Amino acid sequence: MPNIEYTVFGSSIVNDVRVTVDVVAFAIEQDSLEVLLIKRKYEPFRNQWALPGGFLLPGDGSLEEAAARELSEETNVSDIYLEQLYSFGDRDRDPRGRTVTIAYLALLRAEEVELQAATDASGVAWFPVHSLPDLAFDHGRILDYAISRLRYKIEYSPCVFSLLPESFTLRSLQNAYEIILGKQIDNRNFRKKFLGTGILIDQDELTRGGPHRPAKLYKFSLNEFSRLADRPIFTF
Amino acid sequence: MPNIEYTVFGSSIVNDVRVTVDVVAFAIEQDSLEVLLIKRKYEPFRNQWALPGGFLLPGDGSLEEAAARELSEETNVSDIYLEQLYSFGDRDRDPRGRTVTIAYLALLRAEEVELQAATDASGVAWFPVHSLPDLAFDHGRILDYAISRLRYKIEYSPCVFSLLPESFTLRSLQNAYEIILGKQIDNRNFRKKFLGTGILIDQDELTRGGPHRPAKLYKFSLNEFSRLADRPIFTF
DNA sequence: ACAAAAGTGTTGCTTTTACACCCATGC
DNA sequence: GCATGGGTGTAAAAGCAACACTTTTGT
Repeated sequence: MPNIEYTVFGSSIVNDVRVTVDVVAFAIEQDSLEVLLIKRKYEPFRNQWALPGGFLLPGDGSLEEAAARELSEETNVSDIYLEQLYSFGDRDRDPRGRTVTIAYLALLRAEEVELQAATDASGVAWFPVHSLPDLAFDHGRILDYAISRLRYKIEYSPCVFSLLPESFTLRSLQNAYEIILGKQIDNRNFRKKFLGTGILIDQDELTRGGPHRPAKLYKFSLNEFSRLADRPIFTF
Repeated sequence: MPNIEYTVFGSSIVNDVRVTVDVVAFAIEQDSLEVLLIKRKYEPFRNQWALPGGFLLPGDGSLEEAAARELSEETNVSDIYLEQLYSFGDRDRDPRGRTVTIAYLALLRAEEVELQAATDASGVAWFPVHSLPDLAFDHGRILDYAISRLRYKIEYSPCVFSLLPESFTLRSLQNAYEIILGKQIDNRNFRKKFLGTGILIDQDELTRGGPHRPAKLYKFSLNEFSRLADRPIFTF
């Protein structure tokens, strides 16, 4: 571990701080909210599951770029929803020495993601957030924070559409809300409210296949969303 | 500027990242929202105004502790409202080399603060947010972010009470909202709503002095606040 | 015909908004 | 007595919550 002295403003300061980014990547699969974890190949916490992440590199133009890079090392996705969450820098959070991490929230469409373990990982997998292994470092805390942020954002931002395919049924949209908020929602009120906003565009297309009535498919309109007021509009 | 190579996970990584904390400290004075700035004594941006801040030090147990320390170097205050805002780490934000800063929001009671320039500053002062000098680094952007966060938080958290004296009148509370949100609020609705929540405790005491009817003094009850629902309750 | 999920309206209640005048004090 | 800011109520509108049955399809 490096421990370098250099001079700033005339006083000697020990620079033993490193900066990482970690990514909490969520997707909805079947009936649960899932998070992407990697199995660590190296110490510390070798063989434990952890959030994907790594050091900020000179090539990263921004923190967000670093987070996108880390995520793309474990998946085939790019151009995804990515939002800075919070920074964690407690003195003892990394046994190797002082490490500040900037945590990001990523939202993926499950069906578009292919996993591929990066060089520092012996595995990558989705885990349902309600049945998780012990995580390395303070990643458990970071994940808890991410979940509460997601619950919060879903009520006043259109982030949920980043978890769904481009075309979706009203029921799958409602499922996403129910999974994330962890509660049942009245379907009549849900539909009324969403259809009332005008941000769903009817695709004039139906699902087929089930032994039941087909469902209409909708698309999200960012355009219509942006003309809504900025107060919570998706509270149920 | 140091530029150190060391080995992590078998690959050589250039560690030229430094970590700072910057603090956007607000207070309400007369009829404006004011922010605390320091005048830089050293390059870069010598003699320009900037947010108070500085390097994360080994003695700082946490990022928040570092922010509190930086703020206490310019003021006499401690034990204040302090909340992490956002981290900024674009490659070129500091001409000396890569520097990630974790920005904090602080809320102070104007009348309790005494200013004292720290060693790295040739001046400290309050500036109304609507009449600011050019700021060093990307501090203008950080400040904008802080203002929008404050506007946002004031609607569903009791943070406004950190800007007011312990005892305050309903009018001074309303002023705080009007200053921060930048709009007039109907005073009957404002009072009804706030008194209805039960989080204001009547002190059975009146202001005196003005050539007008005296006003009742109230105190904030954290206890009552915590039993309210978690939806926005201070929207006007 | 039946199982399974899609789709649909109404009512009471709560919350929000809009709006104008009287009250207590110092000078 | 007048100037100054403190303090009060009501009605219309909008939004929210609770509630159960019909429709369409595949088998």
